[in-house]
Amino acid sequence: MTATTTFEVLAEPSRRRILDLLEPGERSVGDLVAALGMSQPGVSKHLRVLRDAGLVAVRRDAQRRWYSIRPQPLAEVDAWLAPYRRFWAQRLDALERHLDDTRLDAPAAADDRR
Amino acid sequence: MTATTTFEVLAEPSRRRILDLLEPGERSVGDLVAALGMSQPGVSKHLRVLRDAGLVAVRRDAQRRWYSIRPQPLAEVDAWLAPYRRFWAQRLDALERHLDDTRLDAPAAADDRR
DNA sequence: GCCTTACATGCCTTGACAGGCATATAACTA
DNA sequence: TAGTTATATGCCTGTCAAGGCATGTAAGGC
Repeated sequence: MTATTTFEVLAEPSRRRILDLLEPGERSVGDLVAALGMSQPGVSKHLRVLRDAGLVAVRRDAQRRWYSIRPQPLAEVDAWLAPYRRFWAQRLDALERHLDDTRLDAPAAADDRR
Repeated sequence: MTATTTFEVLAEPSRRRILDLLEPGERSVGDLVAALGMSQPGVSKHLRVLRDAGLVAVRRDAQRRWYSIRPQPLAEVDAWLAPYRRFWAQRLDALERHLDDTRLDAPAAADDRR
């Protein structure tokens, strides 16, 4: 109950990996454990932190729990970043084109990450 | 020398405040100390971390050192955020319009931040 | 009702980091 | 050269978080 900020939560590499794994869609805890190569309690604790920070949501299905992304805190990070964006926005580089891409299409079907 | 990632560096509130203070332009250490209400050694240590992470640059002028923003690591955070942006990009909300604004004009003349 | 599956929580240890104070360093001033 | 300003580093302490193991809990299967 340390009122953790989104940045503190994202500071942990394993937690960023979890988000990366959840980005394409829902995953069960067992799924994440297998993908992360970490102990199940370890993963559960990270999920707890992510939950408390509002970064993920849970859906129960029998014994299984399906985790998914809750984007709002990430949008806030995005907003914090906004004032700094002017530093690199003037250069029409690959990053900016990437931003354009992600803006135009939502589904992102053929998206292969991590 | 713990090979700190940008996210770990940003996890510290004081360091984010330092970046916020540097966003409009260069500042001396004394300036930052006054603005942050923290001990001078404390500020210097945070600046050290920010320097090592490539988030700020220093310019020497006599005894004074002027710190400024180095945007590249922040751009990388922006890039990491990109895949998640689809979660809120479909809603044409205020945030997205803000993104468009920062994209269209570089100077950011009539831009009132913080 | 009992065993198994799927997660969560508690306890413990270790490591890292923030912050304070004292002190070193570097440059300017008289 | 001695003193002052401006900043950096070292040392010490308290706090806190990550990760492992053991155990609790909830739902299904038999």
